[in-house]
Amino acid sequence: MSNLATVLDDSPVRLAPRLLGSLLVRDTPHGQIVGRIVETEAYHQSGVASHSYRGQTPRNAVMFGPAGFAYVYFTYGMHYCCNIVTGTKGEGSAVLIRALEPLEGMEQMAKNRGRDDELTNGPAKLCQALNIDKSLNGHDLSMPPLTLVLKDPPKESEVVQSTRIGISHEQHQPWRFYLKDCEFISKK
DNA sequence: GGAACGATCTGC
DNA sequence: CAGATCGTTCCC
Repeated sequence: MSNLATVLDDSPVRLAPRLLGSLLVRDTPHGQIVGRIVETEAYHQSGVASHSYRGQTPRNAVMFGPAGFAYVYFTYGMHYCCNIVTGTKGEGSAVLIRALEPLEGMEQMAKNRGRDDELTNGPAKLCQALNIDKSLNGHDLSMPPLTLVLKDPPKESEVVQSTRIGISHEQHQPWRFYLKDCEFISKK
């Protein structure tokens, strides 16, 4: 098991805050795009809001695989969202990446987004900016062209724990996390 | 076979 | 606040 998979073999609620500050690196033919994870949301199998709640299907199969892979899904007929699979094989849990702070490749991101503001402050926006689509579903995040670079966990005082956003179930559950005073988090 | 809906975003 | 837009799931 890679170092990445070892760290991610844990509960999504513990990992969601721990992953804040880590980097998402996207390699493209035109150069590298880098973003810092600033907002996450935990999804575990026993939560009714999770895609894995009703068991394994072709769509959510990656969630039930080993940790350290990307679960990318298509929604609303036009958007992609990217998760980091967590936990052990057979478990069905993941951490949704909800927002990034753009660090490198902003020109690329703006081109992919078709605008030069609000590049990565939302789960579907960041996928568009990093050109993440279903072809990366099941991709091993320890290697290009999409890499998760773990950083040290943020201090507890830097993390805000909050309730869910944009979901019809479990709106009260405090499983959303973001970096305090960060201007790049998603909007309500 | 068909209907309902969604871990969203945008522009009015 | 409604529309876009289609894959997935669930029910008949």
